Amino acid sequence: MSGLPAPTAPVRAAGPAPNPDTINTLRAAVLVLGRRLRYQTADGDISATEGAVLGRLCREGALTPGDLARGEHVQPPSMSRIIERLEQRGLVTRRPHPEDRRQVLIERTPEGVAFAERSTAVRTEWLTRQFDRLSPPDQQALTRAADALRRLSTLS
Amino acid sequence: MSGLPAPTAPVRAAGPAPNPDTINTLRAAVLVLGRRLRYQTADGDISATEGAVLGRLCREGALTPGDLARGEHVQPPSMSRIIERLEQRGLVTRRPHPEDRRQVLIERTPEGVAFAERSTAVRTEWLTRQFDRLSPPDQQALTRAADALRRLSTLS
DNA sequence: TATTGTTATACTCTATAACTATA
DNA sequence: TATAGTTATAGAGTATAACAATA
Repeated sequence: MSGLPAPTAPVRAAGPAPNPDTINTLRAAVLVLGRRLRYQTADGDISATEGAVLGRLCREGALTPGDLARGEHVQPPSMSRIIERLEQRGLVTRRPHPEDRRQVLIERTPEGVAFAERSTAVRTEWLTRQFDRLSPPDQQALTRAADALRRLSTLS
Repeated sequence: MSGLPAPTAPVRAAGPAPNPDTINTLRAAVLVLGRRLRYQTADGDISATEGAVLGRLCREGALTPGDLARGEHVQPPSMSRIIERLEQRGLVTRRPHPEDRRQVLIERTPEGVAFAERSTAVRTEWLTRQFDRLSPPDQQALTRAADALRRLSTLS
């Protein structure tokens, strides 16, 4: 009657099982908030993922397309297009990898640094306003969980 | 040199300003995790947003397209298409609104309930596995922040 | 043969604008 | 005139498959 496979039994390590309600609340909230963050863009701004890549290059220095794809959890062809668009706007440049001629190093330009600062400020503003409207306990809970959420998002 | 407007000064209520690093960590994590959740689908499954709509109909009963669009923070035409696809698969039905003939009530079918249960289980499984790999303090921080994140995602 | 990256292609999600029907 | 919903259209984001270059 439908093509969806039955769920398999999850392989679990020791420890109490996380509450499924917690997991589903997290999932639903991340989906909605992610969509809102992705579509909340100012005129002339780059996309959310482009911004994330540019920000990473500003923080971490030159990286290869493969590094960036793994860091942002997108497929290599997607990263190729992101880099292409950033390059067309003069926000990043490429240079050959010194040791492996298959690879390329992507680097932010000075314009890229300036752009990233303004873009991040604009994007942060909206979320900050939302955050401000939460109760103090909610704000505190989120402040304490931010790094955990980042680690959750980047697990292989 | 670029089309991005300068950020305006945020209008803030009382209280300490949230740490911009916290906000940006949250933003980056939600974007990456949202993308991964959206693209992590099993064969024959519905999309993440379709699943969220179906789940809401299962929890809350019959709702209008407008209610659903506001609840999931998508535009009305987007919700129209989501409903259309769910209807084509026999997971929801429509019936006239008893008091206002402009409106429509969308309702889950029995097949929709069964499908939602399996789909949610499959989607929850992946996130549960990831969650399990976090340290206990990280798990605790996220458990305590889940409802706050939901409220953050649904603020008008 | 394996790895890195790109090109070609296609699909999904979502948005905005314009329209219809009802209030 | 305002509201609820749909249709038409378009664009952005991402994926998979196939290819080229290098290790």
